[in-house]
Parts: sequence; C-alpha cells; structure tokens
Amino acid sequence: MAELVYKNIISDLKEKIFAGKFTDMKLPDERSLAEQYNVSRSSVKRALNKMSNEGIIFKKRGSGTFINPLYLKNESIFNYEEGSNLGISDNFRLKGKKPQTKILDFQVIKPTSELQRDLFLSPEDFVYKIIRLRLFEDEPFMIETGYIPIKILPKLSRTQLESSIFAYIQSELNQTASKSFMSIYAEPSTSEDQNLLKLKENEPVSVMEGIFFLDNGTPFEFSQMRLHFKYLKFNTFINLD
Amino acid sequence: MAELVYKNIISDLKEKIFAGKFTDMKLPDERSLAEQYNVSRSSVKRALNKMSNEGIIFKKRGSGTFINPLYLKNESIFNYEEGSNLGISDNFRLKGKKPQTKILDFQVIKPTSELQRDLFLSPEDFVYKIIRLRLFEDEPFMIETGYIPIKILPKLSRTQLESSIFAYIQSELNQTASKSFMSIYAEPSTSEDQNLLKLKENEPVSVMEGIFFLDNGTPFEFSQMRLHFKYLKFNTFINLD
DNA sequence: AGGCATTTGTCCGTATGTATT
DNA sequence: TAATACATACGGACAAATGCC
Repeated sequence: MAELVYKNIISDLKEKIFAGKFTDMKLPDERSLAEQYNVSRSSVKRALNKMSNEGIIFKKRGSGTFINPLYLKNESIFNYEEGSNLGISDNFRLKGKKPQTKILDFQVIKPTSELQRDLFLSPEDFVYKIIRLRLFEDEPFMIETGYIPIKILPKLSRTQLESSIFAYIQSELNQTASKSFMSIYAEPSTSEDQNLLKLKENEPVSVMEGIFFLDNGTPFEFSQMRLHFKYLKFNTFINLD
Repeated sequence: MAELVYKNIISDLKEKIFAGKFTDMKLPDERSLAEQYNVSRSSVKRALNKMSNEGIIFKKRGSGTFINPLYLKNESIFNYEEGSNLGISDNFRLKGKKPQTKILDFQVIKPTSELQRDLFLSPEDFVYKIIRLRLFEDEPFMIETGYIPIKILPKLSRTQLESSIFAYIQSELNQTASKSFMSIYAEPSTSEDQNLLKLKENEPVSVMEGIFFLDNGTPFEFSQMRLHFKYLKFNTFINLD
C-alpha cells in the first residue's frame, strides 16, 4: 500500500474491478465503502470522483456507481491515458524497443515575439533551439523542435540532449514537467519530413505542439513534435461539466 | 449568479482574472477567498481544484495560487477546451457559418463483433448505420459514420439525422451525451475522402473515433469522423499526477 | 399517484500535515 | 525559526434524483 488514503482506494478498486469482483457492474455505495476501508465518506468520494473523471466509472445520483464496460474490456487504453503522451519525447517506450536520439541542430537564438509571449520572456532573453530526430531501433518516428529559455537551464549541454531533458530538469531543478498545453493536428508531410521519417509523398505527419510547464507554473519549453502518422494515436476521455 | 457555490466562484474568478484584477498574477489565499465569498474554505478549494485541472491556474503549496499567463494571453483556446470537440458533429459552429448535413447512407445492420463489444450489445441486437457529410456553407469538412443501437432510439427517422441526434436524444430520452472516449489520429486520404472533402492526393484526413456515453454510462454511439485536415485542431491541457 | 428508502451531490467547519518563504 | 499557504482527511447536515412498493 502507498501513503495517501484516496489513492489507496483508487488502486484497490481498480484491481477489484478488473479482477471482476463486481459482477453486477455496480460498486458498493459510498457509505459502505467508507466503512469497508475504514475511512470517511469524503475520501471515498474523492477517489470515486477521480475515477469518474478518468472514465473508469459512472456515477448516478439516487442510483449508484457503475463500471464502464469499456474499462473491463480494454483496460490498456485507459492506462494509456493522456499522461503517456506528455513526456512523449522522453518517455516514449514501446515494449522491448530501444529509443535513440540524433541531434540535428542545437543553437542559441533570439526568440520570435510569439515565443517570447508563450514562454513569458523579456526582450533580452535568449532560448536554445533544439532539433532532434527520435528513433526506435533505427526506425525514425519523430522530429522534435524544442525551445527552452537559457535562463532556466543555463548549463544545458549537447550530451544531455541525447538522453532525457526531463530527467535533467528533475535532477537540476528538482522540478517535474507534469503539465502541458497541447494542440494536435495533421498536415501533409514536407519533403524534409519525408526524408527524415521515411514517408511516402501522400503520407502525412501528425503534429503535437505546445507548452510544457514546471510544477510551479513556469512555462519551460515550447515544443513541436512532427510524428510519422502511424506513431500517434491520442486517446482521451472527454467529460463535459 | 447561478445556483452552485463553487461554480459561482469559478466564473467570478475567471472574470476577474481575465479582467486583469490580479496584477501580480497571484490569487488571494484560500482563507481570504472563503471570507470574501462568504463560503467555506472547502468550497474555495473545490473551485480552485477544478480551475487547476483546466490549466487556468497553478497551485503551489506554501506559496500560493498563480494564474497561467497563457490564459490571460489566449483565453479563447481554453474555452475551446476538450469539450467543444465532443459534440463535434452536432455542435460545430464557426462564427457566422451555417452548418449543413447531407445523408449519404442510412440503414439497419447487424453489428460486427467488435461493435457488439464496444456498444455492449447482445447477439440479437441491431444497429443503425448512418453516414453523413457535414458542410459549412457548401464547404464539406467531415464524413461521419455512426452506429447506434436501435433499442436505444427505436423511432429514429431520416429527418432527425438532418439536424442534431444529440438534441433528439435530449428530448426523447431526457439524457445528454456528455462523455466520450475518443482516439485521434491521422491517415492518408482515400480517394473517397478526396472526392467528398475536396482534398488533394497528398492531403490527409484527421480521424476522431470513439464511443459516446449517456449520463448513466450507457454506450450510445460508436462514431468515426474523418475530417479535412484543416478542420481539426484538438486542444487539451494535460495534467499528470 | 404517492410515499419512502436508497444513493449521490453540495456545502460546511475543523484538525492536522507539509512545503515554501 | 516562525509565519504562510496549500494538502489531506474527518464527519455531519441537508438537498436532489432514483427506484421500488
């Protein structure tokens, strides 16, 4: 068991749900759960609310809490949640495949005014421009162009680029980049895309671009990722309210 | 003011943030807010948590609550949140442009086993198959293929397809389809795509496909939407935890 | 149709823990 | 070290929706 009450409840419930312990697709009511786990109802509610936001369960006032059948049949895509796409550039892992990185460009430039705006920079700030090609076992799948203010990582060097910038941030700043604002769209591939990603002329790239934030809200990197179209499938549970 | 306390707080804070009332990019602390609004601190926390999940603010323990500069500079993309993509097929509205619908196909079929699984059907259930072309002022932008169990909407007729199925559900079942599980990816366009969406051979489609749920969790429709690549830009705030 | 038990939603107030400054 | 500010958790009260009898 971990440390936090509501997280314990979540992982325990997930386990039980997937193990098929609730054959009627219905969870016990909140008060019973509170009693079972020997916690307050608020903590149960907190756990259930989070699971509801993730799409694992549906709650219906006056009726009860029900399991999303999709979660039972296809647990994997839920674990694949939004999250796995965040550190896409650094954390991408396909079972058993080894990630590689080829640095295409690395320099310090003056940011455009748009970049200044997005990264919240003053006119005298400079940024690194980093272009990297990402591969899995010699199979290229992504061209990543990133812009990072030098004032955030003054000592960034070429060697760090070959492994994980996120890990470097973790160790250097003791911060994680756990939030981002992303736009996702598709485009016809340019001839450069075609060369680097081994695409045919009619094959597109999927583009994921946006801003990564540190925990404290500082915009830390603007990144554009151009992916071989076969390598991006973005799964998301949408919940209006 | 509306009815719910925490929602009132959210809309009031959004207003004030965007009006630039917090010049230091920092919100008052939770206790002050509770006092100002004359509510409990829990309600303030609830409001702030929601805003934090939406990416509008960042909270930092021991320090305070801070405004995401991006929200100030570009409020629009935040309002464009995930939500606006949900009822994409029915709710799509571009300023001043009139949506049209052309029905390409409408029949009742036996669902594939995959569809049976996704829509939680028993072997004897049938589904409508509905293919529609969506346009804005004679400009086609989307081919939508939808599958709906007939047992959910036994009286669905061709005329309803020309307007909004979601509105029909609202009136008929008194339910809204406010949740969905979606996958987003890109593909080279087929010749049919090219004909219907007026695409060049090298131009792709963006595909958004997945399952819509009713409020009570019933899977209600499987839908595949093939969009002219210029018409899909999916914005999302990603928040790991 | 009406009433009642069940179940989740909303909100309050309090106590204690933990990270930041 | 002390003050500040958010995080976690408890428990209770009442409201609102559902479903069954």
